[in-house]
Amino acid sequence: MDGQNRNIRVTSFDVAERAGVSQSTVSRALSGSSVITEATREKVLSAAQELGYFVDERAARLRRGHTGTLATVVVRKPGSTAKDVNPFAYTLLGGIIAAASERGLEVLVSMQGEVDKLFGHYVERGQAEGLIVIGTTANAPAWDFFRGIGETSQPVAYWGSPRGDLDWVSSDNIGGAHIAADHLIAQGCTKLVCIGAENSPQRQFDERSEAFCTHAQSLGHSTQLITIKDMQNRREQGRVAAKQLLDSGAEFDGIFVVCDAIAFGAMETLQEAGRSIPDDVSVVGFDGLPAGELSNPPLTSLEPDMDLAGRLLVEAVTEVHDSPSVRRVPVSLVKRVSA
Amino acid sequence: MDGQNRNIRVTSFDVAERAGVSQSTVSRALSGSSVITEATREKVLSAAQELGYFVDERAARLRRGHTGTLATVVVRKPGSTAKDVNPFAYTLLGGIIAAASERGLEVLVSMQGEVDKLFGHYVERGQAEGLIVIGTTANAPAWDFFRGIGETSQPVAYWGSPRGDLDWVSSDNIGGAHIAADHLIAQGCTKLVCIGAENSPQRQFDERSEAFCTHAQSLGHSTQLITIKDMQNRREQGRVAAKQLLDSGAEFDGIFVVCDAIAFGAMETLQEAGRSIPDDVSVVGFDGLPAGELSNPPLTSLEPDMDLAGRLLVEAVTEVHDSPSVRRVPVSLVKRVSA
DNA sequence: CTGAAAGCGCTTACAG
DNA sequence: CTGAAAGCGCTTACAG
Repeated sequence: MDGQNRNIRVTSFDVAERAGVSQSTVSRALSGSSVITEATREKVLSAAQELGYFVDERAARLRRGHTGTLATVVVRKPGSTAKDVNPFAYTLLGGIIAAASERGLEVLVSMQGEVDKLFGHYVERGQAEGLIVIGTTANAPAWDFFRGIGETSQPVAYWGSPRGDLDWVSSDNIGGAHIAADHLIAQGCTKLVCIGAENSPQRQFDERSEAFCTHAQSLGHSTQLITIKDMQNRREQGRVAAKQLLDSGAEFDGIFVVCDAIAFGAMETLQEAGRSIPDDVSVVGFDGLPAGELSNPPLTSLEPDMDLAGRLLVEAVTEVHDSPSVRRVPVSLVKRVSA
Repeated sequence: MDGQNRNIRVTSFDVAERAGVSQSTVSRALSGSSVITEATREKVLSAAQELGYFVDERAARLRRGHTGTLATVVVRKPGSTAKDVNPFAYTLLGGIIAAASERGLEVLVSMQGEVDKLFGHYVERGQAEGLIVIGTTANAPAWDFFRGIGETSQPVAYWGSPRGDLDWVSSDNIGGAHIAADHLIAQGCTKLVCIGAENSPQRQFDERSEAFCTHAQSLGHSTQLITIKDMQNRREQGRVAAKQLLDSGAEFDGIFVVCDAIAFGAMETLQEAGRSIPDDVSVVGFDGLPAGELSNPPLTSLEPDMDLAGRLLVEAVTEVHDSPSVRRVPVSLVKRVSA
């Protein structure tokens, strides 16, 4: 049967011939034009089905002048592989894809890390209506490149750029930090610690840290900030920070760690030093990684609504704005065992 | 500057005019045709750059007759959200994207679950050269749909279909199961158990189970199979299976669990019952999930090479074959604490 | 409501 | 080596 033959593309002309109408009519019938008679639409529909016809989107989009797709690039570290990319980024990607699909948009995904191979001109090439950039903050050159893209080619939306200057959408860091402080205090903790950052290239971490300390202090509690060291591995950052805290000799009974991956490392070191969690010290993380269910003990964390995050990102890139509007994704406490 | 204006698309004619050549020459120069003089190529290149010109891929691909892209659909359960999808699927997706990019292909990703909204005719619509289907086996209707797509529209490659009849590429289940048995035996285990499946809709699990038992027995060791019950949550399946094993009163000192997520649940129940891992019983999983680093204790597992998996999938869909050739992705032991 | 024609922005024979 | 022209498969004014 012709329609089944993969080598011969069936066109709208073939359908027109079979249905006994003009090619324009085929196009209108298939695109759902309201001007077409129901009878002729049915003729066309069944002819199309019999021939196994589908409209060629390259042609349709060229003619229409839009693409019906969104590009999203996941920035990764140079030389990294699929399993190195952060689960958070994957989940966010999933949220973006779901949200795009809700709006009838497709999504073109790339993972970029090598600095000499960065590409972002999807809009100019007629491949997408806009670009969403997410991924690791640990590749500054890549983010610089995409900052440049955003300046000449709109629309672009970002999540989690290193300096935070690009984030059109991000977690509600302040709200989350407040919840963390409130929760720790409600558990009876009085000597609070934040494992986080200050004046760091990681604006998100800065925000969480500052909001936590300010809020806890305003509630009359002492607070100490341990800043994470600059190193590749988040787990290791957590171990080092916990060791520093332990070595300082300071007393503490409640810790807010600005991200789950760091919290995992911190908990290890704390427990190795004989501190029991949550008996001696309560720990709250941030990001709500599913892996937190598995940690020892399971990690209480602040979880952003990832589906909403995807939706806001898609919206940011899909609706026209004069200036970037920062949107905050609400975060909720996932109570597990650590606090 | 005109080239910066986002509302007016700059075309190859504009570049031609600026460079003082014909539009055909622009096209040739930009597509790297070897027939073009170096001098005129440079003229064209700089004109293009000055105008901020990029070729419109819709037009180029329409004319060329190919798309330069691959579609991949991640099947998910109906009603599930971004964070519900298996980390394994995300990592595999990452491997596919990386491999496609290596070959100069882009990838269009969708996540599909709702049975009334399945779509797979990317090739017919001129959107892709081929389709890769991955994701959860827990959505049989979706897999049936994509099986149908594969029958009328080539090329399609699959990973992890429920019945296993569709898998062009999958883990080396047999090799992995052998490694698991050998490792457990090397740890001194003699009373072996497999938490797995037999004649199940999950062919991958069947393969692993059978290969494990056969191999262990051939080495002179007793072996017992606990089959997992049909339920939504893998962790829970593990808990139930471990409980059944415990209740059976049988002695055991080494367990191979056919997937990590099930192993996590099994370990919980085992430990709650007072069995120490790995002292009383060693446990080996399958999949090599990064979350296994966090479990209590960290899970020893068989990890497939996910980048190679992506590469094989891309290759399967990219090269022409007469019949589906099953490819096995090598698996290696990640030794952690549980065994 | 339907058809004939133009045109979206490219690539690629075909001449020269 | 370069240019003029055709054509990829659609959508959409423009007539009727």
